[in-house]
Amino acid sequence: MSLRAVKPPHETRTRILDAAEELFMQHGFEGTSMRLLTTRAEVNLAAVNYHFGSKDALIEAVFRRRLDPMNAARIAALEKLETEAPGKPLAPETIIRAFVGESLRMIEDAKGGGRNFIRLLGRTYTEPAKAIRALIGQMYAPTMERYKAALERALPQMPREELVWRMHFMFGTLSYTLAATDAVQLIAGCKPEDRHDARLLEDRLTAFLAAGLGAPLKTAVRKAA
Amino acid sequence: MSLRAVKPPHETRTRILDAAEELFMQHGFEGTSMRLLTTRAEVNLAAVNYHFGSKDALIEAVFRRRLDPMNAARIAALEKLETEAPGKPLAPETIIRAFVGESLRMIEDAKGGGRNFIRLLGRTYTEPAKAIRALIGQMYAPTMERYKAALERALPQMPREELVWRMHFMFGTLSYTLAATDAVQLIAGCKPEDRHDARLLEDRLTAFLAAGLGAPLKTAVRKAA
DNA sequence: GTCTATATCATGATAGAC
DNA sequence: GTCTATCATGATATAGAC
Repeated sequence: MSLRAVKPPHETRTRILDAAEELFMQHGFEGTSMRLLTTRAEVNLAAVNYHFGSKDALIEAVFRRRLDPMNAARIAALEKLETEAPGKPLAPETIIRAFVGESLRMIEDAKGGGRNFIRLLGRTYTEPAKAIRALIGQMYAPTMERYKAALERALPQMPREELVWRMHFMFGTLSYTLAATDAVQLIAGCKPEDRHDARLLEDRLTAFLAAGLGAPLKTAVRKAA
Repeated sequence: MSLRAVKPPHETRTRILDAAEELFMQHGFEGTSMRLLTTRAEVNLAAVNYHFGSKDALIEAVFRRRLDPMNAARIAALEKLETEAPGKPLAPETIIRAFVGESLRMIEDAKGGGRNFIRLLGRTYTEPAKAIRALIGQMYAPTMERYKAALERALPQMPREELVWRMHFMFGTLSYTLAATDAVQLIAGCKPEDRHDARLLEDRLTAFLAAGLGAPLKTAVRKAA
């Protein structure tokens, strides 16, 4: 056992990742300079290039650190539900809650930086840079396929195309809500302690999304004139 | 009548605004340099500073050009509906359709640049720069107040706090959908001609949002432990 | 692994001729 | 109003001492 257990092996890496998470969320990628970032992390300016190679590689590392475990947890949550009720299709609301819950539990992790990451993630879904969009899409693909299959089993009567659109809407609601959890006070006054209560938000979001997903289908399909 | 009607009076201004709309949407504000912008607009590098004063002032002008008329149209649409049915509260779905419709009609305006602006707007809602967020929020405030009042009349039994959250969710769904209308193909294949059919999208969005807004209220209000 | 110093380049903005 | 030339600044990245 090493005698110098005081200093963690990758402390510098971690400090950089934490600072990047916070600053990217606040100022965006292009808006965050390496000077500001390394100053905030209290590491040397050259440390980012030494540990990650480039700014772009740092961005990727920031997402991988949180997104890979989060998506694994999402898939595990879904598989646990399906194992508990073998054969039977799950209720749509149950599926939605499993997906939403993993994001929202991270919001409660203010100290560990989880909240910073969740807000960063929310705003990155609409990021224009193609490389970043492609990166995120790739990390999400297996999870999305898995949940799509579950929803198809839960709603066999819904046209596949309509389901895809509604999943798109649901994803948008979630990511916007995550990105702008503090912006809600712009719309109206709202008790701050409620804003950060992830359980309440989970209930509200799940109810909204489940109702939207189950909206009545028009019997007459409109055709272009 | 002037003899030189060939060259519009503010052609340079317009060319700059159009190029800015497109490039800001593609690369963000910080990611768009004045050099790229003026090259794309085929104007001189110094023209932006001459006509707008600074890059920040240009950003503001880009939003004002479209947002002021769009919000005026939204308020006019709501007032028209209320005039047609005096005294009676409007159906929630009718109110939603009025709000959503004004955005989506702009999507069909591909040639005039309306689509570029709508996608820019969608991605700007999650923009981290505070100055831009404040600018947009300020331009939107009167419209939001107006629609909130209409929804309160339409849904008198809904707790005000719940309504605020659901409006937040609806706004998020709309803005994400506008920002990522091409990203839907990442989730699943989708006929391109449908993607740009604003009428179909308006129907789909309105049905989803109206159902979410009208989601059943939990009888037992959860209290924090 | 960490640091200082610096190379190299792109940025927003402006001065001043036309 | 438009152009060229340029300034001052800040960016990422790296070389090389420690």
